[in-house]
Amino acid sequence: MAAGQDTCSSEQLADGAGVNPAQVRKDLSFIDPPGVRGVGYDVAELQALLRRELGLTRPYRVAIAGAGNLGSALTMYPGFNESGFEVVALFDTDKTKIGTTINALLVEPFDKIRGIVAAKSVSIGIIATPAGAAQEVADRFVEAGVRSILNFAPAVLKRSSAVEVKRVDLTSELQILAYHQNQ
Amino acid sequence: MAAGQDTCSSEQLADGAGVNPAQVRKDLSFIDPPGVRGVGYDVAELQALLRRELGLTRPYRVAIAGAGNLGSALTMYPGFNESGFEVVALFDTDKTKIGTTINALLVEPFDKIRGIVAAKSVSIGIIATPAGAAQEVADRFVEAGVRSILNFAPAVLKRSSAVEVKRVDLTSELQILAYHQNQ
DNA sequence: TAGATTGTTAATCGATTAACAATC
DNA sequence: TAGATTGTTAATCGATTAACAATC
Repeated sequence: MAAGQDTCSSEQLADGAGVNPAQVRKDLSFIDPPGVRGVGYDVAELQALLRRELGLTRPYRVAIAGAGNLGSALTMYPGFNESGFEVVALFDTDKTKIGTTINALLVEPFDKIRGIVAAKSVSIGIIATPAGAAQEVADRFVEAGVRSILNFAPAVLKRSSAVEVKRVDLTSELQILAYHQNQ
Repeated sequence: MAAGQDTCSSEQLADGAGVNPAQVRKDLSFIDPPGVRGVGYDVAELQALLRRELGLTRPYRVAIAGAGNLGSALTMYPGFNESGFEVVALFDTDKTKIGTTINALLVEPFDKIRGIVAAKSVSIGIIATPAGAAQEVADRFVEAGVRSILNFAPAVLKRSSAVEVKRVDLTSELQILAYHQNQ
């Protein structure tokens, strides 16, 4: 789609996404898309519809456990706020970190997870702790009522049916790249 | 597979991975697996074979651009070394960071990327810079001869056929979790 | 109208799984 | 031998894509 263009064909969308145009039309057909034959899709309408369908029209509150380098990086990550994810709490065990602020956010101890998650209606917990602390943090997040957990720690968490856990495995990413170097 | 067990059935492997046992056997059949009918797979042999097949028996040298919180976290990430990925270079533009060390690694300026990547046989570059610097770093990595790039910056990079680029999109991870909260 | 592009069907393709002979 | 489990085939399932009537 050229800049300034307010309509976009399935072929243009497909080019951008690196997929087949028929795929785009088929997928969009599930959500009653704003397509017009001979013309294409209204970009603004399509974007709004997709945001609605994907549940991205309301903000989600996020808590981060682990105020080390990774936790700090995530706390300050500008992309989250831009996409409607508000980091509203930050936890650590380190007494020298508790009470300090990172990106204007106060670092709180783990035993406040329960209270703060409930009070601030946090629905997503991010684990950015060392592997050894991951399960404890996950348990606290679960009992506090988060709906989803994003786990950066290199640890496999016990599955809880109450919560969806997604792992970001940085080593796997490198392994996949390494594998392709040999193909 | 119980601890201490040195053999493992496709059913046990499937349980661990959350897939179908037939899937495990089918997939393994592509690599002449060390399976014995009525017994199962020798775990040590299977692990060694998979490591060989996946090209994970030799170390890969990694350079990280961006010595902020994310770059620091990645530099110190213990999982990389444990899996045979050696972080051997760290770059930044910030003059107050250049010359300092993080995890015993000297922070170097961007214009040394070319020389150091070549000298240290780096094959994987990690971009942990703000979005604005990502393309420049990617170009330098490519001209320096890296084979693969892992991009953490919220930026879409120009595709270069010489290099495989993989993006870790932290916002997407949260969006996927958010979507499932509504299903 | 002629040209363009959607929405949808039907065909194709590939991935998953059930089933079972082979065999330890 | 009897029981277990692989390796592989054939069947199933679902996802992708080509094709085209509908229609702007």
